[in-house]
Amino acid sequence: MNAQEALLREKLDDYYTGIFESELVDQILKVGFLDKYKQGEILIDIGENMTHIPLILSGSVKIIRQEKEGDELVLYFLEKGDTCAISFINCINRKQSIFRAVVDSNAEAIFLPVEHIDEWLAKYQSWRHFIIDSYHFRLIEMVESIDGLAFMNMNQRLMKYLGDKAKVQNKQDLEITHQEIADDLNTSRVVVTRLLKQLHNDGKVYSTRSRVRVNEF
DNA sequence: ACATTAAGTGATT
DNA sequence: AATCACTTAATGT
Repeated sequence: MNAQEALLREKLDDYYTGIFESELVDQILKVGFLDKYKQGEILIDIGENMTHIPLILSGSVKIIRQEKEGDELVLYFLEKGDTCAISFINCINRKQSIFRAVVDSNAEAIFLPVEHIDEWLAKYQSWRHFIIDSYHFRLIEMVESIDGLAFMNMNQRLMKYLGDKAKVQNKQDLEITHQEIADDLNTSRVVVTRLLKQLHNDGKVYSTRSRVRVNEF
C-alpha cells in the first residue's frame, strides 16, 4: 500500500467506519480517486452527464434546482458521510443531471466511476444499504423542502436555511451576503435584509456586512 | 479620494 | 412578500 492510498484509507475510515465491509473499502480505494473543490465550484450542472458518484469526506455541497436561466432554489445540503443517490441513478441510467451541485464550503470527496457501482450493488450488502439509505434520506430532505415552500413563510424558511447551513459547515459564523441568501431562497435581497433585521432584533442571529452569526440552530 | 459592493429604508402594489 | 428608487455604510484600489 502506498502513502497516497494510506491517506485515503484514513480519510475514508473517519466517516464511513463500520459502514462498509473491508473488502469493499479495498475496492473503493482501488478505483476511486480523491478530489478537492473550492467554495463556489460547480460539481455537476443541470443537463450534464455523470460519470462518477462522490463520497463526501469533508466540506459541504448545496443541491440546487434551477428553472430555465434565472430562478433557482437550494433544495438541501450534503455533508461528510453523504453521497447523492440521485447522482447514482443518473449514473446507472446514463441520464443527465436534473440538479446543480455547488460547493458550499471547501470540500473533498472520493469519486467512484460508474461502472463499479452497479456491480457492487449486487456484491456488497453494505453498499446496497448505503445506497438505499442515502436515497431515503434524500427523499426526506426533498419533502422537507417542499414543506418549506408550501407551509412556511419566508421568515421560517430563512431560519431553516441558516440553521442547515450552520449545521453542515459546523460553525455558527457564516460568510454570506444578503444577496446570496436571497438567491438560494429564490427571494429578493430587500426581503432578506428586512427579515434578518427582525431576527437580529429577536436575538436569533447577529448580522454584519457579509456575515451572519446564527445563535440558535 | 474615489469607485464598487453590501445593506438599510420608505412607499407602493 | 415583491419591487422600485434612493440612501447610507463598508470595503477595495
